[in-house]
Amino acid sequence: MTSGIDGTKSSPTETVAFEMHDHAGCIASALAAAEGQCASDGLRFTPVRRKALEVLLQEHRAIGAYEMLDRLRDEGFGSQPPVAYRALEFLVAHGFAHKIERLNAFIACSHPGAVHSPAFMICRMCQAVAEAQSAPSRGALGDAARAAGFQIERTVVEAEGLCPTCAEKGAA
Amino acid sequence: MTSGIDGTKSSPTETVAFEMHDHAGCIASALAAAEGQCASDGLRFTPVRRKALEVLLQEHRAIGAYEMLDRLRDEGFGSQPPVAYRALEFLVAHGFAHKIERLNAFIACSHPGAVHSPAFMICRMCQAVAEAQSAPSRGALGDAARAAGFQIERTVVEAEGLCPTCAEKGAA
DNA sequence: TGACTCCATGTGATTTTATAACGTTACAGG
DNA sequence: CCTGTAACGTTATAAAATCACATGGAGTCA
Repeated sequence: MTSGIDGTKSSPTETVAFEMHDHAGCIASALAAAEGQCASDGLRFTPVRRKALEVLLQEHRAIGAYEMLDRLRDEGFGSQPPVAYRALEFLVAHGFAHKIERLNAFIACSHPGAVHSPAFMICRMCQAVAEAQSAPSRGALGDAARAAGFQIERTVVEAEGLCPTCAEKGAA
Repeated sequence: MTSGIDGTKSSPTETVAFEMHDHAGCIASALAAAEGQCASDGLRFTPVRRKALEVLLQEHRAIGAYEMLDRLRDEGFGSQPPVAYRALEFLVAHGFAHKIERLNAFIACSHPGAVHSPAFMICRMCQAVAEAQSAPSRGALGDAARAAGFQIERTVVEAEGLCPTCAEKGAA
């Protein structure tokens, strides 16, 4: 992962995409935001959970549960699968992370705090994942749901393809 | 599965949803259509593949690979996982079935033949799955992709919620 | 017909992903 | 302080998916 290391760029509010940004800053602020939200909501932002979120924030790609487990073990936490799954479950349940169903993997939320139904763009070459917004209730799916009388509670929207960088490299 | 057994209802072209329809008819015609398409495309619609599609068509819900394997074994086919996975892979590759990522399961295509990017409505109570159309290139996701320079090749769109029937039963 | 090739099938073994079950510890509230 | 609950850790197991390799049938073509 060769992302920008110096913290020179200022916050790109609409970033979302496959571009560089203030990485150290986004990690720190995301952790702080999570801590704050947990405090207000009476949730326990325990060391494992914090570390798990930190690991996710360090990369802009999806992390499998077992990769997460490795990282957590390295940090001195438990070494069995439930350790990772429980931390990830907490993060997902409270909107700090999302599960990418297509990859059976997890990624930090890019819009923490805000209620949103996320959509993802997954690069099949470099594995980068970018989060965007989806509007499930609008559009074809929403129409179909209304027509059928289906009550949408949650949506999974994932696009697979080529990120700008990989598209340039190989046309294939 | 207590679906309508008599073939009295005529073909509801726009069905898609959580409603009864001519089940025997839709199975027969879907099998015939698949057979035809395979013939034109030089594909081999072998017994396992045919049976797998038949199993999927018999239910309007997603079938896991191992459940499929059980069915195939009962019919005298091989009994190891690759048997099911290969048949399903073939069906998905050629548009006769889709994979529901959220469920790690498979369902027969409701719009065979037509090129389409499917969207699904999954009932969390009764497990029924209905297929609708999505318009990935239009809408918020398409905008985000264009803005980011991301080339969409394939989309996963799955809505989870309550089908009309289950919504009536329990408000929860 | 025989040899060759391609693809599909079948099997055993293994990897990857996820959950069940249970005891122990930390902690907030009365 | 006691108590109930939530979080943690571990063992074990389930569920989902793939690897690797041998067999066998449907074509082709000499």
